Amino acid sequence: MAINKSTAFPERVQAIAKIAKALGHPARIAIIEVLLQRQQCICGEIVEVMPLSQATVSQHLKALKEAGIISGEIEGVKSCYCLNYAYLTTILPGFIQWFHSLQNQCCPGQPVKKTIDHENNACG
Amino acid sequence: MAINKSTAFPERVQAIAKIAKALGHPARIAIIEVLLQRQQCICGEIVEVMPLSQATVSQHLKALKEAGIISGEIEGVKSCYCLNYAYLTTILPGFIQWFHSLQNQCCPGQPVKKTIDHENNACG
DNA sequence: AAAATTAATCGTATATTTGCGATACAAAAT
DNA sequence: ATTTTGTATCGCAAATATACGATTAATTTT
Repeated sequence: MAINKSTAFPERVQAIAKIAKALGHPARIAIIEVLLQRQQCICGEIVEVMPLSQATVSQHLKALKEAGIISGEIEGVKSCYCLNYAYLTTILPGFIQWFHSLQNQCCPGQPVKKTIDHENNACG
Repeated sequence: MAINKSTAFPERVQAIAKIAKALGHPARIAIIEVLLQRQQCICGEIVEVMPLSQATVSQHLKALKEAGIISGEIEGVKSCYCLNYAYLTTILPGFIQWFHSLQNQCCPGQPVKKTIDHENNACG
């Protein structure tokens, strides 16, 4: 990659992609679900239920934190994480709305000949 | 990376992460938005409005296609793409619901001492 | 004071993603 | 039949992401 072209897109588009990217790994989805269930959780508890090493989990936590999705506080030797509700409430509505707009239309009838290689076709 | 641990997570979690990952780049969000506006679109038209080369756009189209989000048909020399409505309607409701569950709770009051390095804190 | 606990970070290996020019291939136009 | 057009794919380079063991630093516990 000569140079990163991500910033060549509108901020709004970048913002959506950024959230999606942060959620683009099963470990991070799993971490979020643990926090949903338990409200808050110390790092070690998350590591326990995860098929990954402490170092790797810590990395995923950092990624979620940098995306603003979770927040963490140090409590003595331990670190307590939780969902960053304040931030989530500001971005989720727009994010969800974008998905609703996806649900509400696509390809009516159109002329078709061959199908392109891969799977998943059938327009309309 | 010694080995890929993604498959060590539940299918449901993997499914969410897979969709998110496919949406995790501004170019792919932009492509989807073009298809939303125009209903269908030949590859060349997409390339025109994108700050990327034809080869790169083609790659992103392939990624979206493999994720099932769009579908493409060859029409003569051209390739016509559109949103894969059939697939989207099967996965989006669950995906959207997952986000709603995120919106509806997080960290009540909790004891807190120091804040961890990065930005984005403030629990509760 | 020493040992144990917890979690962030470093260093490293490997895999994947991103980006592009060049090429290949099919269909359309000449 | 040849040239042009449109796009998928190849090959490559560079950047990022994933994963982990080892280390570090801070705090408790002993």
